[in-house]
Amino acid sequence: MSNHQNVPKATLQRYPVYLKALRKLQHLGISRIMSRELSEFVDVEPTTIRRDFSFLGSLGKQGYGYDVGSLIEIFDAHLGGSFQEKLIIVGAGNLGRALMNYNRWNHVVGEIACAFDVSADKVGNAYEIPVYPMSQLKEKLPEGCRIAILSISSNVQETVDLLVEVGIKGIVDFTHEHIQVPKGVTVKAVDVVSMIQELVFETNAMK
Amino acid sequence: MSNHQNVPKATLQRYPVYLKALRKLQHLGISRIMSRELSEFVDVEPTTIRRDFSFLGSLGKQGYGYDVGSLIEIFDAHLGGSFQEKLIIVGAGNLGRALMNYNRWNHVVGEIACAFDVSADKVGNAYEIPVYPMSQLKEKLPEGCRIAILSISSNVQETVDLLVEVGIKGIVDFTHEHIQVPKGVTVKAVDVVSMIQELVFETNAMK
DNA sequence: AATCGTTTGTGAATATGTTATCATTATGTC
DNA sequence: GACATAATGATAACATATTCACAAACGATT
Repeated sequence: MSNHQNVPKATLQRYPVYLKALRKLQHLGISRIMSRELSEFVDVEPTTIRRDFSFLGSLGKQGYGYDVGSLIEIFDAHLGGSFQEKLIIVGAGNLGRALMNYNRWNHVVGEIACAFDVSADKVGNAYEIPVYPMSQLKEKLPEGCRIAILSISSNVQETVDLLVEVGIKGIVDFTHEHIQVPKGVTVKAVDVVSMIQELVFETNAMK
Repeated sequence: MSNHQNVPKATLQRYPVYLKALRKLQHLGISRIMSRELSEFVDVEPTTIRRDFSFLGSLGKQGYGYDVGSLIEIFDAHLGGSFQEKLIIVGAGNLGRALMNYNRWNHVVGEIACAFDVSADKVGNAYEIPVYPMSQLKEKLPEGCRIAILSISSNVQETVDLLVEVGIKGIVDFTHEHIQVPKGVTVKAVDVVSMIQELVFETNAMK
């Protein structure tokens, strides 16, 4: 149990999907579920679901299924619901502010501690989150902060290097550019354009 | 060439990454590249790159490498750069408006034709893009529109069903909820929280 | 024009990820 | 309390994806 090292990438990508689906089920008043039922819900084969779950321990009971509540707790624990991550937003433009306004963060995956921006007129407070000038990154970076959300549109690589320098280990990348990081730092690109490109390709294939 | 049907999923997910990297290279004035060089740039093995490329034809020259400009053209063509996709945004709240303000759309992957929202006060124009009431979805949907960007926060599944009904084939999903679609419709979830959850999991594994 | 060095593109080998099968073990019933 | 039922979890078969290894092809050089 909890040897995260060897959880397949593909499995890892499904964990948040399971968690969301389980939340929906709980909301619907369902407290017990079998892999076969869950399968139709998330469109993943029952066997795959069971294998995915098994990496985190023996979560189910034979002849019974899984307890929705327990599953949510376990996934929450592993995916950061319980340990309060301190997140920072880098770039307080349109998108950055939209993200700050998402008041869904607390108790889901941590909280946005503060934001940074180069232009002086963005500095101050936005949606109750302090916005500091980029130059104060080192001083204002919250203790133990590992994850940054990147919502800038210029000087991208430069800023990334800066973030790496102060110890950021994971970047959620909203820029449209290609960025490079050293080993040990993970980038998750959130690019609408890329998503649409994939959709276009697939949709064409079907036609 | 161009039998999209059998391009592996994993490969497809890398295409937008290559395209972005190639654009960066072109910007840096590099007009010729070898798979080995590109490899360090995108952190994908040279052989994998060559195989990925080969699905689209024989794009390179032995003993020489690839021409950056030609590659960009080819990827553009396959990923929707040339055929003008008509996109719609469903939900004109904070996030929807941030997306509309991204004036990067034109000639990258198509254009945002219009947006829809349930609340009357959002209807009108935002950043030069018309916003129609949700009730007029059927009438105002652009001819041939296949892809919708979903940036709503309530009545999610209901809205998805509606979109499927009018013929949408691909959804870029910004909601935090779990949604279900029939076969033939593809959903790409863009969920910051999920991304962070994956990062937390991986970052913990490394520690 | 022939040779050399280099890099692509692909068939074969390996590794990774998914699905089928089944023994095991729990629940619920008589 | 023993038995039938049913769903998990693990092992084995399969499928997909990555990497190796090398022949074919191009540019550069003599």
